[in-house]
Amino acid sequence: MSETTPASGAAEAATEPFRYSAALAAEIESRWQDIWEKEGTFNAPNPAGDLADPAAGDVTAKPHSFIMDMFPYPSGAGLHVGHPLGYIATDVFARYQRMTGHNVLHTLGYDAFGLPAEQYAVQTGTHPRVSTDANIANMRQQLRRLGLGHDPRRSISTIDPEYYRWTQWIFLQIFNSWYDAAAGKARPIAELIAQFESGERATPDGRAWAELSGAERDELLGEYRLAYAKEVPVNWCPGLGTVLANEEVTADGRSERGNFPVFKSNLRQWMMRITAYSDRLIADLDLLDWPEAIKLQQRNWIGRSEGARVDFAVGDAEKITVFTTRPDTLFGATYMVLAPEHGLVDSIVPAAWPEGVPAEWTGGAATPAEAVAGYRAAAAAKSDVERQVEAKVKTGVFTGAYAVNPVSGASVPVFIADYVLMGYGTGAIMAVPAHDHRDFAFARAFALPMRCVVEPTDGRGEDPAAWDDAFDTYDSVIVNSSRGEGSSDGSAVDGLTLDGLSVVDAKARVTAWLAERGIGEGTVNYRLRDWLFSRQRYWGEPFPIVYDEDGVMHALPESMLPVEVPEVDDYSPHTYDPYDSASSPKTPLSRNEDWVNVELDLGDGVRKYRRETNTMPNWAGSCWYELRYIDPSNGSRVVDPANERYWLGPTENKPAGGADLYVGGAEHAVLHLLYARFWHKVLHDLGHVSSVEPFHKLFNQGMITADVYRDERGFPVPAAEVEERDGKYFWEGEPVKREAGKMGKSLKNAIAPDAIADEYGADTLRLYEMSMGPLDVSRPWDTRAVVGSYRFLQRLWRNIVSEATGELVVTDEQPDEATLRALHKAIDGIRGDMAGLRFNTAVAKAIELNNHLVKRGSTPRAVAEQLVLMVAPLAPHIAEELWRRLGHGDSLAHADYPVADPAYVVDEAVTCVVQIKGKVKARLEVAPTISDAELEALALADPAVVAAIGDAPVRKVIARAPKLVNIVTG
RNA sequence: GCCCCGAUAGCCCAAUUGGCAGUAGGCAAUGGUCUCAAACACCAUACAGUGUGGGUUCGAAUCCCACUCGGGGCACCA
Repeated sequence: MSETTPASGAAEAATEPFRYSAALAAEIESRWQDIWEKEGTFNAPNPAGDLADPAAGDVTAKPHSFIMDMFPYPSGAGLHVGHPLGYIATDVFARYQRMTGHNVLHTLGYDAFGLPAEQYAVQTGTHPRVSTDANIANMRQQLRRLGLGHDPRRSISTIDPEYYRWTQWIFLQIFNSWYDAAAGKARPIAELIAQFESGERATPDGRAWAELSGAERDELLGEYRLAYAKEVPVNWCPGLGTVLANEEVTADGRSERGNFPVFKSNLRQWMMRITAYSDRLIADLDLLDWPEAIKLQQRNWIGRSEGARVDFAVGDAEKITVFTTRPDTLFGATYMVLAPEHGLVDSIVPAAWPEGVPAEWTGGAATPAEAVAGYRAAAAAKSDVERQVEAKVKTGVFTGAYAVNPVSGASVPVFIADYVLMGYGTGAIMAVPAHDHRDFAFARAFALPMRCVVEPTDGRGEDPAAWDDAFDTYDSVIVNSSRGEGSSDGSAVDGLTLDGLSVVDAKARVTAWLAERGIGEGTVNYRLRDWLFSRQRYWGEPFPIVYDEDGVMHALPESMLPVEVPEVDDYSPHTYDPYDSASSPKTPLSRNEDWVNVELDLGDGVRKYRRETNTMPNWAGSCWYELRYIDPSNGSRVVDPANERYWLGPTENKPAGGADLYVGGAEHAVLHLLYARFWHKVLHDLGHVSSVEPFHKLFNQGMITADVYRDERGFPVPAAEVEERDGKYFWEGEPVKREAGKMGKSLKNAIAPDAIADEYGADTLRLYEMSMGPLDVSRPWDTRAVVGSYRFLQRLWRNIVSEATGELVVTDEQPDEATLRALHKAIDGIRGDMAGLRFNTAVAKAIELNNHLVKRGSTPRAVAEQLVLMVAPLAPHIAEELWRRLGHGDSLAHADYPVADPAYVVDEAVTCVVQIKGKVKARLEVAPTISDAELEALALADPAVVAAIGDAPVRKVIARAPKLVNIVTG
């Protein structure tokens, strides 16, 4: 039987034994991957250290190009075709850069600590180290098949103790620093201690430094250190069993990973003083070549707002300080609100309600103290989720106290309400209901007075009682805002007039007035909070911190690094019922008593210590990996300064320094990218790196989406098994609905790169992914369309190699003029596209040239060689193979990229269109160098044009040489 | 609610700074060549007037305004 029905593949092989088939592609690809690996083709020499290459000469004379992909987690699920999109793009660019004379550093490491790795390990019941190592090996294998030109010597992993010793070392640098606001930079903490010791800087209570106990010094220095442990309100997530950073909590109060509820809880945790860098993190964005959308997100996240602090007196002794961005509306402040947990509440609450208090202000309580306690209890019991849901309804309660508006002198009631947050500004506001939507809603709910102080420009009138909502435009003038003997320049004693001033001018006037009297000042506030840096996990970097028997904190010396992740019996996290807000975190590392309790000599003899049992968040390892790529095996320094300067140092084109290209998804806009910039700046301040920023050019690649098919219940069904009939879709006979979605396991529509490589080869996959569309937009995967890229490679192969004999079929003839023009136009265009990361159009131009050769019927060797070199970054395996068959002994990885001859880039003649009133009436073949005047004369003389104009007078002629003439007739 | 980004053939996408919308490219479609037949491959053909409505201009996919739809970010931040 088998003799009569040969497999189709065998039949094909018999007729076309040297056709570029999947089998041939597989053979070529694995052979070249082995050669690249063996010869170290993509190893990038360093200027100094053990990766310097004396044979490479002076590398600093060569332009550098440091190209990075965002650090991947080694997922246990394996890759789908969406994952390598960015890796292929950076590889294409890196190969192009290599062929244009750059020393290219491109590698890929693994971010292997953290929740995903740990959860996978817990699920599969294997130790995280074992499963993570296996996942890394699997991912390396999958990526190797794609032919990525990485320097394997630099492929670091965050879980390697030789890597995380430097993560811990950087932590110690940050811990041992403080931010000197006067100098505008971080300085070693020792210099601050010296100031306290000498008395140059006073301690808070005036005692001498020597008189403070160890714990007191700890506490004082904790107010300055850039990394500090403190009891603060944090995001506690019982479902994950850990605390989370603000950036890891979604707007509706759930964990970004796992979608568990998050509760506010007061816990002692490690924090990073990223807020000290708020201004620099905003200002230096201007130096970066990043997408505007990402810069905007960072600016919004940091949330700088300029305004003023204003004191309101309460009774004789107390005062409430508020932050406002609208001091110009101070005359309109008719009540105040404190956050429920504000520290001043207890001291201003009177014993009894003042006379005439409306019933709805008291919450039904007999005394102010009772009302406050009741409201606080109710607010504390609410989860963030509930607060969000109820946000539209304003709640609060009167404290019984009145404050004095410092400009109008009015007595204003003081409330507590949960719409004022303790964590922002001063935790207290002046409420201007006429000009703030939130205050307006609250005032309506509690029947509070309103005063219009900004003239409405929409005709609503100046009586807020008639309004539906606040009027909050900046673009108007101030009214009803005068006190005392207000003169127009505001100089009269105690007099103040804002009337008639613009908002901007009024802000300046009132701020100056307040400052003169010492009851206010201009100030800046930020939305950004300090970064919560500790987690209650097993699979993370331990802190290099111990506590002595008095509870005093000690940083371990460098010589004791790394502090290795200890073995424990149970590495799973302590998780709780997701809604158990009363639970509290427990650290897995505390289970190993032998590890926790140690005897160390930290300079004053061997003593007993307890280790810190929190671990660092998974962001820690990715905050500085660009530095280690540069000098991966340096045992004595985090990175050799000579190497850092060469690869990252500031240059004319990148004023802040940083990697030349960083490609990754937009989802890291405020997490990783903000943290990494912060660490880099600290290291810069302390003199460890010359660059100010880690990543100069950022590029966000789009997502590869895929069709998702859902059954009637809305559950995804396996996309591969769906059938299409008459534009409708069926799975197992049942109708299903199609929609666009992310590619992934959970939506049952993942396609593995290996499957595509099996069917067509890796070069086809690379080419297809690059030609799907612009790199920065998301687009749907279409398996049926992959064959188009495959056909192109087959045609390219056939233009150079005989499918029947495997012999070269290129000719030694001189290329004709038309072919030369096609070639040089392609070179010119593709070079521009490569440099601009427009790989989709680069592919199109290569196909166009190849199609020209197909039509021509034969391929001159000179054209074949240039075409192969041009295609090499996109489809490197087939290009290397053709290059070798064309008679070249060396890899083309470092060959020179073709350069266009300008003489052939322009056409000999171009078609000029002649329009009459915008309608095309004639075409002229003209030289590209023709002048406007010549062209105009030529056009007006053209018989078709003359006929079209007829008797109509020519009013105007617009000539745009060499492509267009437009004649306007009257 | 506020702020960003986008919309071009059946589909994915081009269009050098306002200048012929596709001899940019690909998929799918239709017809043909090859084949006993099919697959592969090859050759050829057709297909939109740029989301909607205004405006600026000699001329708009491109610039401006409004709206619709889709994607993303923020969300009681004073």
